[in-house]
Amino acid sequence: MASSIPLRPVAEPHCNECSLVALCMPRELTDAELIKVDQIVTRGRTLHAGEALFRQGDPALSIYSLRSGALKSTAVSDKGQEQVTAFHLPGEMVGLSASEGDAYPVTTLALDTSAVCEVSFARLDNLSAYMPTLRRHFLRLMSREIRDSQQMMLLLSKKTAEQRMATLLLDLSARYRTRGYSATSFRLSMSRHDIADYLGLAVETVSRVLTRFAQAGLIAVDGKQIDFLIAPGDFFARVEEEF
Amino acid sequence: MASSIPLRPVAEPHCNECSLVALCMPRELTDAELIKVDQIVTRGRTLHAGEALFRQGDPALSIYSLRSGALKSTAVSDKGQEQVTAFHLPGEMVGLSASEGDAYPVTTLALDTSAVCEVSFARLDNLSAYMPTLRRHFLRLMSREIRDSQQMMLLLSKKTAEQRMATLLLDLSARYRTRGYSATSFRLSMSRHDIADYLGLAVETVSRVLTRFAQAGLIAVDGKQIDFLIAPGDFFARVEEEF
DNA sequence: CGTGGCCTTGAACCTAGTCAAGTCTAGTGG
DNA sequence: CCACTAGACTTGACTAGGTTCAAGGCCACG
Repeated sequence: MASSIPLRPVAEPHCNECSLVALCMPRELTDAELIKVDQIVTRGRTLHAGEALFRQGDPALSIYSLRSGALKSTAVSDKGQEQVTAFHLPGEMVGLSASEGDAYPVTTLALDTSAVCEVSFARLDNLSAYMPTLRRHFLRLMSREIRDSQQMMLLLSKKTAEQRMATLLLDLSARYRTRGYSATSFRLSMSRHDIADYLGLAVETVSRVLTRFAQAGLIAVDGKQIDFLIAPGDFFARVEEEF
Repeated sequence: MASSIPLRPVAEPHCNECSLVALCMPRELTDAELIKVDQIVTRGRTLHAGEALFRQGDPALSIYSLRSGALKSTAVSDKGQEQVTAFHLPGEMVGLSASEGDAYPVTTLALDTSAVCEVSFARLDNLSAYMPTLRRHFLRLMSREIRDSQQMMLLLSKKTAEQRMATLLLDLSARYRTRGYSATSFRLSMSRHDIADYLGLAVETVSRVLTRFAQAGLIAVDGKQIDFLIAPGDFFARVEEEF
């Protein structure tokens, strides 16, 4: 199955040697600039599954770039209702929903053993003063995050359970692909419960939808292992016509 | 009714004389800095109700600050489903979900006759290089927008129709208050249809919920006119217990 | 093995959507 | 000034998709 060449993000201590730098930093950075960036990055924090990178309410002093593993961010309402706002894969920046010095508005937990790089807001801000490329990169990341949330709002308010699940599977598929992993065969790092809280469904519904997809011959499901049986490009159309 | 002193945003050509500057720009700016900011702002564009400030797909070269009136931003899915992503009131920045040069991901329309100030991305970026206050201000605005979207995701996936409507009314109430208008008596600038597309409900449901609120004596509804009959602070608790 | 958490499956229920009238309002033109 | 119309809004009856409740299966881990 996993037929492609996975990127190997670990054990490389510096940005200029890290295979994920193309994902987390702007490509336009010169070598000299990248060295400057590298100097404000703290490496090495490792999280075990279930451990928190930060918690809702903690003062936000840093953002993080995920090197390996997987994370989820969740916002909890006053009444204990939980909304998973994002799943994070290697190469993605985490913590952009916080402002420097304010409280993190979400809790971010490790779904697997994970390693992160830490970047202090203050040092990043200083550097961005004379590095326009860097400055614009982060604005771009933030605007993308706004866009993604808006797409999520559309999903939550208008799509059926099947369309939601299909959207998630295709999103993960595409993100694995850009990371050098298989787009058609992967393991979900999150539980059914996490998926439900992300898609705005009940756990039971998530389970049922996956079963229906499998019965329709679209995917094979074995616990957390997902295998596409048709091309991801055809997936959504098939879901639309069969459900 | 409208018992407070409305801010008067119009007819003041420069930022240092604009009563909304406290809302749209950081308070820490010095007079000298504010003059610099003023120089990159283009004033004067006026929109009539229904007119577009920009449309989904247009190249994004500017962001806008609303001076008067009201706007809505909507994202349309491939299948024509419409999600209202935000209502904008005077003093708010519009267009942050776009990255410089990319396409706007939403269409922003005037709900009323509206006036906006335009700020080019490029010039704002230049200025922010040597104005840390300004730079951080915009990062803060964007992170707030991410936070708001996440709250909206929670609303759309977990809250009942009554809770959604209550959240919107209280949100508008608070925003009118900070703008010097009454928090307990105001006119909705958007249609029931807009509200429905914002809250992820059917128009009929919006109508019914408002009727129920009125029957319960929480508010008086007369077309677009809303009057709170109880303190906004007690509103949500009352909604929770009665529905 | 046994236990607890995660997942699946079935059946009943319920909230909000859809469909269908009917009302109200604002704007138009005679 | 009033009649007419189109669109916005409201109300009622019915429907459906997804939740909730309940039970049982499947691992993984001690």
